[in-house]
Amino acid sequence: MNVRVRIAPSPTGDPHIGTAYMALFNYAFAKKYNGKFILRIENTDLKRSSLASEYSILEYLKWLGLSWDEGPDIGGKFAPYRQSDRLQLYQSTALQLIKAGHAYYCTCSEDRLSQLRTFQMEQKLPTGYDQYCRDRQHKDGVLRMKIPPRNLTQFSDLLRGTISINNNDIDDQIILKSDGFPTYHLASIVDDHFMNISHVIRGEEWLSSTPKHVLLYKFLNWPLPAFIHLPLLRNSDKSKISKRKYPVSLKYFKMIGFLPEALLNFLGLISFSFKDGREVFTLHDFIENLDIKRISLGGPVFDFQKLNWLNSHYLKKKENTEVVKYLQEQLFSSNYLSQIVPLIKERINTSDQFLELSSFFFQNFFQIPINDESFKAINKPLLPIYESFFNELISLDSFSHSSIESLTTIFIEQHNLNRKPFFMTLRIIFTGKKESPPLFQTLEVLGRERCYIRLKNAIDILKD
RNA sequence: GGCCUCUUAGUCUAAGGGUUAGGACGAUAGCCUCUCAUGCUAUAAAUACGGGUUCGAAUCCCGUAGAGGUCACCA
Repeated sequence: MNVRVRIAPSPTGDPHIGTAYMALFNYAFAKKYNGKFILRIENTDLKRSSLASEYSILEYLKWLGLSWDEGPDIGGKFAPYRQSDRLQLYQSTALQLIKAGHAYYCTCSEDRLSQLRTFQMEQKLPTGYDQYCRDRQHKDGVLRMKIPPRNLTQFSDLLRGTISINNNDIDDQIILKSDGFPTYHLASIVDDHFMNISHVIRGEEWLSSTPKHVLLYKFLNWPLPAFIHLPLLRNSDKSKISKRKYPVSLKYFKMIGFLPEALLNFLGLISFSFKDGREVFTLHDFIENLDIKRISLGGPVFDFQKLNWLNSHYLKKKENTEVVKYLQEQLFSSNYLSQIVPLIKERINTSDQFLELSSFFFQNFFQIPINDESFKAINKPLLPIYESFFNELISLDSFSHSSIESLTTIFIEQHNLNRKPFFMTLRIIFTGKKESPPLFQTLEVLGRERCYIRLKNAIDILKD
């Protein structure tokens, strides 16, 4: 069999640890069976997608060493690999569905739909579209799939066996939006079909919409790929891993100093086990030993302690010169140092004093003096105000000292805050100290990612 | 709430019906050592519950409970 697998990240934010996890299994599966690993960008949500996000997803997958055989940057036989460049394909497929009577236009307003949903929730009825437009022969609007009533839809998940669901429990899902863009359901099956995808290996979150996809394949008379739904990475409370509870950005993992080989080893270890019980392995070992049947189905909690242990293991094994290089890249890059130096050189007499004044630039997990008044200023009633400031700060378009300053100034006026103590509180959070170089320039040099880590720590402490 | 999926120590997992239920992280203790870390050794710690099937069940079946996912003009 000609194995072709893909990951299909949506470029709507930072590169996600879950994407790396899915990428690893897809990549290894492809390599194991001499197949192809394809990267496809699912940017059918115009509002949320960005090219910057796409670039950083590619960058961080490369950092991990998971390279693809076909993708938006390198092209391939089935190009293009960006969904926004494939609109005609979705539209012609949609037309085909309409002609065959498997889809219909719907003109229901958002108002009507949300009222319907509210009503259904209140009455504890199953939520879903009431098929109001199903037989009204509209010629425009959004396009919905017409689910055949009363049948049973079945498919096989390679890990879970046969899954069957009553069609009455499947919603008449929208497949073409009013802007002419497809939703995920249409776009992914069209692409998977035309890109000859043999195995769809994706997260368990998709399991419950797979019947819709299966139905679409049937409507179009297309052969079904094999489905493999991997268990989801979890927060320590077992919910799906999320940035509210855990750092999930690959940027974070790299910045903290996790090594790609440790991260891959960890992601491979969690939810999968070698037959011989090995827990430390290379990507190459993983490919060789991958056996889809040995994946556990319980959702694994992301265990930082184990990841730390693995990382220390790989660090110890490195040659000293490699560790020197690692530290230079992680901490003492000339790029970073040259940003720090102008802030510190004014304040020191000799090099000897450098580290004392600049240590916070290099440590993400310094001790915050929690008993200091300036930190205590963030009390319970004020916490939401600080949090909204932090959110605005982190999502700033340009993370420059001038835009940070103007944001802060506006914020202080809006909330009628005292300028000086507010600055001191921020200083404590970001540097752990009451003396530092000018705040806004310091934040700019630290950069968005380091600031985010510090904020998260501070908030965690405050919420304890 | 409907539907779907899942369930072995705190966490990740092993055990093709027959094991004193194994390993790893973490925890605790000891050894090594100028300290700390590493390393080594040891200890505690689990089959969600209830029924069946069977000579025999973590493993197969049913029920219950719990957890998760999903129910958008997001993916």
